[in-house]
Amino acid sequence: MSRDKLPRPTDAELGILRVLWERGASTVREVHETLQDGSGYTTVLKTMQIMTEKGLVMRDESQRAHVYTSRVPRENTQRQLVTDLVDRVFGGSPARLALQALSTKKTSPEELAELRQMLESLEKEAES
Amino acid sequence: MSRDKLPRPTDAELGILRVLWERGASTVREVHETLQDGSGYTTVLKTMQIMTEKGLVMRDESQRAHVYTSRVPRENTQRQLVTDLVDRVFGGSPARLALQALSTKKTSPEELAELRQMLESLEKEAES
DNA sequence: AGGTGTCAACGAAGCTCTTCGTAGTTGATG
DNA sequence: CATCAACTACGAAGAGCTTCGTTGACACCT
Repeated sequence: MSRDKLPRPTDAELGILRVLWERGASTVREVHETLQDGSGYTTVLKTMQIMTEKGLVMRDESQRAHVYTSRVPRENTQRQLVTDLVDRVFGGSPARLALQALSTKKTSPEELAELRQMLESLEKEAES
Repeated sequence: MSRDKLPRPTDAELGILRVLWERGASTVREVHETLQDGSGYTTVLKTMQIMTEKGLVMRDESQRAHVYTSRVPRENTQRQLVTDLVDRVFGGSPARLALQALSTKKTSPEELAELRQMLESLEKEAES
């Protein structure tokens, strides 16, 4: 029920979602100021209105300046985009994507530790 | 020179590129038959014509049925899409993406071994 | 020569995304 | 109350993507 498959967010929508994830509930003005791309105020407004229709964000209209909140958790969207990419260009193999990702840039020691932990738990799982 | 930044391939374009990567040089008919989506022949043709204009593919017109070849190596496109995703939704951290990817599905022992190797070489690098 | 099947080319239509101008509303201020 | 600033709502335009119908070229077969 109500587990409607949301379509992939567009680029502009992702930019706005990122702001909402970062700042939490925000007005259009706040989002617009945070995004330092060249887009105009009404452009951001319009996009956020459309996102409301799509169900990507929620709007609280009790204040004069409506307050928007993301309805899609960051993690979910990340997962959605990752599995999408895995299916479309990595032949369904998440590990291939992971290898590609790691080969691009540098990774902090903390992240390396996390990766090692992840890897070891996967290895343990594979033994059964 | 000539390192023109190609735009991100669209979904339909990616589908076609996948076929060309897999099969190598192919005619429109072959691509169309391989793609088992519902799209019509002329649709595929048109898209491949546009891809030619964009420089995504090359066309050999010496035969009646033109033969198309990808001009963008699979690896490059994968790298492009991965760094794009990392920047747009993982705050520039490839490791975050890798973790997300690995947490989604299962990974074969061979891939686990590759990952371990990758990880160890990264760890070694980090010590300097 | 006529008919048939395969092919590229073209153009148009429909759709989505993005952009922004304009208008109307509301609240605060002098 | 008139004005000004901040805000939403609306509509339309422009671009890119996807789709496909139609046309014309060409080759092969009878």
